[in-house]
Amino acid sequence: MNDKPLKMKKSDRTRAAIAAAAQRIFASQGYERATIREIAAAAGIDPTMVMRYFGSKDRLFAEVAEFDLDLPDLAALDRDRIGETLVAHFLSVWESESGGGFPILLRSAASNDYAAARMQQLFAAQVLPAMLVLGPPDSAPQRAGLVATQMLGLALARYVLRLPPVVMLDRDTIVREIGATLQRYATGA
Amino acid sequence: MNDKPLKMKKSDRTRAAIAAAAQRIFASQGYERATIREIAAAAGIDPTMVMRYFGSKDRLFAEVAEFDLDLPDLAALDRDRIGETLVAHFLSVWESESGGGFPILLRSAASNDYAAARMQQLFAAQVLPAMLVLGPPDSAPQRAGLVATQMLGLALARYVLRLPPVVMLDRDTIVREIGATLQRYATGA
DNA sequence: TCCATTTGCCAACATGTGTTGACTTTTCTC
DNA sequence: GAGAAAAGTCAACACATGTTGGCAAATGGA
Repeated sequence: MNDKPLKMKKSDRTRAAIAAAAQRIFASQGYERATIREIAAAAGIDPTMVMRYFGSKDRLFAEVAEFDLDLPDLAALDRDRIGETLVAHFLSVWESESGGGFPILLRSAASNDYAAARMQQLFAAQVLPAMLVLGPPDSAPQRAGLVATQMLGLALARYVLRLPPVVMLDRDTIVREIGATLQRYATGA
Repeated sequence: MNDKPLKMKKSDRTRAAIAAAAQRIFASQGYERATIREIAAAAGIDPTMVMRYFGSKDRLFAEVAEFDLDLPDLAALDRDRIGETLVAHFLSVWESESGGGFPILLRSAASNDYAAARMQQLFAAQVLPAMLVLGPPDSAPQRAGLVATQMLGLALARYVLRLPPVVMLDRDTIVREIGATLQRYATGA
């Protein structure tokens, strides 16, 4: 009998399977429409297992929606390319495997209080500080707010609502056009 | 007996009361979390009445989420002020009584198929044509797409998520800053 | 092997949902 | 005022949800 939980292989695998299924379903249905039963079915196990492993639907969502914007240090960058760098970074994060938390959060943020609060503190903790190093502190909230509108809109239209003209935009166009906007918002030029 | 000449029929009044309550609740909770019972309670009537007057929750939502962007003819405007005019117009519509349909739609679009489809056809039928008169037809979808990201993002951040730094932006700043962005997106300059 | 622990499934509960039908009250026309 | 139609109420159904407890099966160390 070990006090230390070393590696219970089987349980870790099912736990991961549940998490993966939950990510997929939360991301495509949103918090309210996603059901424990559907997640369990997608993971190939019994709905009760979800409760045993994660405690509740709320806690499962919280765990699966966890992620980080992981912004680079903007002060160290070529000042003329801050906008483009920002957009490119966001695109990479949203499309990466580990960054799946953002679509999940965004899909539910409009109707779920926890997701909305999480989104809010995400910008407060990561975007606002990034703006502080780029210009006068007084204008940082305004610059962060403007940046937020453009980035949230891009993510919403492209990955959640999937508006055809936005989905069709190629990466270069997005980086150039929206990059120019972010450049202006972020530096206040 | 007609005691109050200017009052509408009783049935029209309750129908209007239900619609008003539904607008309020759909706008703040989203389609899934809003319940017929809650709407009925807010309207001060029995839940059954909602069914009698509107048939189903779906049809009530569809009716209440109906609205129009009602864009002005951009070709007739001062070409340098197209961006500002657009933003100012959107702000007016969203904050007007009759334009309440937009927040309703937006709040539900991320998790409700009907609302998402409605949003999609809204841009296809109103924003895209507006872009056609402002520049080359080939680039119209791209310009409309970019405009959509910025406008949806502003609406989402300010009216749905209520991100503090975006809520705090005063109207003039929004018109100036975001107007400049829309100007560039819409005219392709 | 044995047996305790882990892992899993089943049935069921409590609750909230949209929705329906039967019934009562109000309203309006003649 | 009588009677029909409209407006409103009540109880309940059928179903889906998150969640719980009991019990079987696998697992792994002694």
